[in-house]
Amino acid sequence: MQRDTRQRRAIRRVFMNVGRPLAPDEVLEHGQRIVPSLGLATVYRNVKALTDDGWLSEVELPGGGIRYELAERPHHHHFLCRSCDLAFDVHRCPDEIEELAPEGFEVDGHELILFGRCAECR
Amino acid sequence: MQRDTRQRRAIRRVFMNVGRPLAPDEVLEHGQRIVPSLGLATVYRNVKALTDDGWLSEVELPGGGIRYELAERPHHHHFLCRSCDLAFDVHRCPDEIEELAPEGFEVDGHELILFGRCAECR
DNA sequence: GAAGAGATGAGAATTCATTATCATTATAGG
DNA sequence: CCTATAATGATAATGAATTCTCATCTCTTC
Repeated sequence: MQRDTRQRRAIRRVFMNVGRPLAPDEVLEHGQRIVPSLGLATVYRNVKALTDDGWLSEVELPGGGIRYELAERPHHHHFLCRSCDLAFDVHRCPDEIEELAPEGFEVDGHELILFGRCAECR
Repeated sequence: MQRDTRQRRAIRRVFMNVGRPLAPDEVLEHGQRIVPSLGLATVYRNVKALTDDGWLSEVELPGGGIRYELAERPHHHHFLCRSCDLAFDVHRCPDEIEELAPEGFEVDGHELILFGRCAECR
């Protein structure tokens, strides 16, 4: 059976509060403000479990590992700050995007990433 | 000084022939058809040198390492096949894309990736 | 509030891409 | 053709992200 631990609650809370894709080490950092003893292995275990449960989904952006965000959110894309390397959500999306593929290709999804400097870093 | 070796010529030819982004191991595989003794270290060295020269540019797509493509090509995007994991070029691009960022963010580039199955894999 | 079993935390182990090492080979220039 | 030296290739080393191990802890249930 699956237990409702302090650590897992903290990790869920982090994602609900932050509202942008997080890398495991970011989850650790934010999570330790709630449960200071939180360890990195626990973050990996729970992030994986929550992803398997469908509560989180994986986001792959340039610049290293996989990040995670709340699943079942409205369609959106991402902005990646070249300065602080944080990822932010972009809630608008051009709609004819999937028409752009070459002839004969079957498109089932797309990802759009904007690069630049976030409001904070400017 | 920089020498014009068989290996480097082979690697350049691979990129010119294939016309899509290649990961180092793909470069190795194609290059060995021209110079069978070609080694992986040489691929990494030359790909890096050609990138420093501005002849290649880096492409970061989901699913692992960096791929490379000919630099100085017209603006384009990529299609990533979920089945064979090859990357293809997409030559069309919606033009109002960079207007989508949140208020206060400064956009200096974008990447658009389509996912699906390529003509070959269907 | 005891006991059983899942979860945790710290660090070791693993994986995989990339880089460094170094003896050998091949190129450019004379 | 010769020489100096850049480049190569095989393999070891590195680095970073992720997973594993295991003793300990803490939920859950009775």
